[in-house]
Order: sequence, then structure tokens, then C-alpha cells
Amino acid sequence: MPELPEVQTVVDTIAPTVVGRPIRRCRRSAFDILTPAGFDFPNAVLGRTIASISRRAKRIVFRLDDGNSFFIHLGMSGRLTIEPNSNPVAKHTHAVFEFAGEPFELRFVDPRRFGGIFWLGDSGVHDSVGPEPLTIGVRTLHRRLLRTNRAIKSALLDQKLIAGLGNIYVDESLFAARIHPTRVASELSIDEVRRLSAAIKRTLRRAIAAGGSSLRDYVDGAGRRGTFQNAHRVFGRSGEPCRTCRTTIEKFTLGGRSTHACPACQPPQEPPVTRN
DNA sequence: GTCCATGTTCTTTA
DNA sequence: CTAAAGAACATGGA
Repeated sequence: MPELPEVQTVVDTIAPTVVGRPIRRCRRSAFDILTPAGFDFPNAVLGRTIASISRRAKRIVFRLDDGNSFFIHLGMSGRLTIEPNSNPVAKHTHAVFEFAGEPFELRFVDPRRFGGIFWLGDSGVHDSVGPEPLTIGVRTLHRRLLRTNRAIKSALLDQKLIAGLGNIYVDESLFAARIHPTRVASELSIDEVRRLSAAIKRTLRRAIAAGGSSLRDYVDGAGRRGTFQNAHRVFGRSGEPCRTCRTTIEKFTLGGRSTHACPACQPPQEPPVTRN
């Protein structure tokens, strides 16, 4: 469910409330969402103060005052919200963090359990995660795309190639860059990679500003829905007219994922260079 | 009952 | 061996 903009929004909405607070108690921590299984949780966090909260890829990283850190991944259906202690505990609540003397607590709910809590220790090293899309350079992106012959959409979904993009923002970014999702990654021209890099950054920034996309049940740390779904150009708009050229938005399966594109704005082959 | 879902990882195939 | 495709994971909504 949550991609970079949603995860960033969760970070932004919980940080002011929980940073600097000592964790007094942890309740209802489901065992099967901890990696490595049953790492010293909750002992590793009890009594520790949250020094900072940040985002890396789609991960919400908690740095503790003892130098250790862990992260929460929301998977497909995860929620991380600040709620009054007195609120009824929702079904599929896996972890509740209580803070000394505070009437609110942080709750991790994830019905499908694709998410989890992962221990990083004192290294803070994130492996199997590529460069951040908001800061990646054109040259770096180009070099990494040259290494694979997969469809550009599949390449952009590969978190090791570039981190943080998911099904929504890949489709939206490719539309903004006027590149068809089935194009071979290694065959994009440098000009197309330039457009793609700019389109990714622009799309993500706008989505963050809108609080992310709430298609189904995504909410931020305060329980509020995002509004970027209203600005989608292709995702979830199959059968509707393209907002640029009125051509019907197509939907098909690529790499096992539903894929949306405008066949006119995003030609399946790179348009030939016109000369005069 | 069926199909689909904003993600990731493991297995199978080529 | 590697790259790429496919299956699996678990739950709920249409």
C-alpha cells in the first residue's frame, strides 16, 4: 500500500509527537512480524528514547538514544498511527509503543502481515536498497538502467535499482516522462532518462505535498487520508480519457502488476528523431 | 464462490 | 553461473 510519499508522510506526521520521548512500554507485539525472529524485542527498545525518525526507501527508521536503530515496513496494508491510549485496539494490531506519562501511543496495525519490524543494530546499514529517487542523478540512473533488459516498469519497481517507488508512482512517473512501461530499460535514450529522472522527482514531491495517495485505506500518522489519488493521470483511470490527449487509458499486466498508460502519450517505441 | 489489491522474497525457468 | 519470470505470503473488499 504505502510507497515513498505515503511513508514520508507517516514519518512527518509521527515525528513531532514521538521524537524525544522515552518508550515506557510495548504491548501486543506479534512475534511473527519481528526480524530477525524475536530479536531482543521489546527489551531492546524499552526505556530508550527515540532520538530521530527518518525514511529510507519505504522504511520508517527509528534511531534510539543508545545508537541502535530499527525500522518498520508497512508492507501492503500497514498503518502506523498516533492514538489516544483509551482508543479501542483495532484488529491486527501488532505493536503498541507507550510513552512515559503520555496519553497517546504509537500503534502498528497490519492485517496482511507483509510488513514488519526489523532490527538494524548500531550499524544503521540498509542493505538490498538502492539510491533514493529524490536525489539520484541522471548519470547514476542511466548507468543502472543500462544493466538490465527488463521492461522499464519492472526495473523501476526493483528496490535495489532505485528505492521507494511502487506500482502507483512508477505508472505516474512513466506517464509524466512520456515513456511506455514496456520499453526496455537499457534502450532508453539519455534524453528519456533525463525526462524520467525529472518526472520521478516531480511526481514524488507533488505526492508528498498532497499527503500521499489514499486509494483504499492508507492514512497518515494522524489517521488522515492523502489526496494525491485525485491528481493521478493514469493509475486507476483505465477506460477513462487521458487528461492530456483524451485517448483511452489502457490497463494491462506487466511483471505480474496491473499497469496503466496512455498509448498515445507513451508510445511503445521511442519516437524517431525528426531531422530538418 | 471469484478476482484483485499501494510489497517483498523465494523458487523456478531459460 | 545469472537474469528474468512466476509463485508465494495473509487478509479483506468488490
